[in-house]
Amino acid sequence: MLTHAPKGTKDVMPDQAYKWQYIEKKFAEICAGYGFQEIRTPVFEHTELFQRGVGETTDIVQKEMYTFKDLGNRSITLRPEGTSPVVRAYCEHKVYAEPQPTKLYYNIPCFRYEKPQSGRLRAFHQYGVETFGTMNMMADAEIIAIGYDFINEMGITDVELQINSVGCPKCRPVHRDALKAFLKPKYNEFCTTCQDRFNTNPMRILDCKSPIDQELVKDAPMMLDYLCDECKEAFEDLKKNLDSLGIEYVINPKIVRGLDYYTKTAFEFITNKIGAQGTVCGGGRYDGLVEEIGGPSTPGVGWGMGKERILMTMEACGVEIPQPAGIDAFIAFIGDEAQAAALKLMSNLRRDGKSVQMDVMGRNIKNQFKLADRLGAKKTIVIGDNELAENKFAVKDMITSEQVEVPMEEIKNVI
RNA sequence: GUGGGUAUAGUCAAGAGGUUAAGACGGCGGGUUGUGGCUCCGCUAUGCGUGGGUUCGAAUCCCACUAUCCACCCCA
Repeated sequence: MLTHAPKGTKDVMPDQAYKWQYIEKKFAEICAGYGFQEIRTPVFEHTELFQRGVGETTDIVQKEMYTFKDLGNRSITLRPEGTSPVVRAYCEHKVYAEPQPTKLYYNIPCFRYEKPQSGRLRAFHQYGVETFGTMNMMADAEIIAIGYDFINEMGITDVELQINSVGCPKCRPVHRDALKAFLKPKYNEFCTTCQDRFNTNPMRILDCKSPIDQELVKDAPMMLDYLCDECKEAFEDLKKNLDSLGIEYVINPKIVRGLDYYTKTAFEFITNKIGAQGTVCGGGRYDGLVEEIGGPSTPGVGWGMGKERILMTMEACGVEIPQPAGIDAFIAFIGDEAQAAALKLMSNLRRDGKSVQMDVMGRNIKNQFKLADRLGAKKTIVIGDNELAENKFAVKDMITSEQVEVPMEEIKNVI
């Protein structure tokens, strides 16, 4: 137990960490190009933030939160998602008083108490972007575009962008009533999970994997047919903007978002290469959320993207992430006097910004070379009695195997 | 929460009741005393997830537990 990470968590070891560094760097670069600025919020928040933000009825709030009382008897929750905390910070720091829109990105760990499976962890990591302050569908298109560009930049080729509109508080209830009226006569024919869904989230029934249920809902009323004029126009604008950007998409009228705060635009980037949890990036518009959290009525749009899932998809696509380069030089030494000289040389070279290593295991010269090879050393410097006596170093080029003697004071010119 | 699969060295992996648990990779060392990547040799699990049970005898059969993987649900 002591030597096991908790269920649903994973260590990112050095042989993987360089991949994380790679995508993190790329993501930050793309965000900079798009004018999104980084925001960092705490790992935990007041529980109520998520109850209000994500929604009391959602699975996340009802059964997946890491919630505990702190020593001051406050109810604290490890963040299960990134948007609510950003909205909280946006309100707290009165960012709405600054020129809009506000464009933010983040790179965070999130926590949800779920049963782990492929592409799903209890402690996972996600990128997110959010744009506040504009109803213009250019913002939605830009949000989608930044995800699209990042996914492409990562070399991922088989992801499909699906878009939908989930309507707004004006038109969604109309559709919901129509849908329930349509489904009610068939209630007993649905699978048991769909019977539950009938009460909690009837739109999900449209997406049920059971072929029987699929048949039952074939002619069900679709949200897209019930959009009010404003939502309909917004959806048309979104499609137009995506077309202008040359972003391919398919309309999937069954896309539902699991968090209560979404309005109008909903979208997912989906792959089938990493198992059942194929949503690599998902998001949408949330025009009521800022107000719900206690700020002034302010529209917003954004997405979250699972870093583990991105990495898995890259792997599945055979993307090769450049490995860290080898070291500039390895210093091999023979004897105590040489050790002192080697130590000093290594220190000097390191201060010059070179990556240099030497053996600390007492290996003989042969195995020091072996180590140098494994470390990917470009050059190996040899120091022994001969070199000490003649005031020079032997320097071997590990690629060409050529060895030359270099006066000690000139060593910096060849490394 | 429900269902299914799997658990043998650092890693991959043979083994399917019977003397000292294959092999490969990796690691460490060596091939005459100061030179790697190739090759050759040696070493590297008193123990087969944990706890019970069956048996003269179990890594191999049975039970429980735990871990892990996958799927449902849901989501990133």
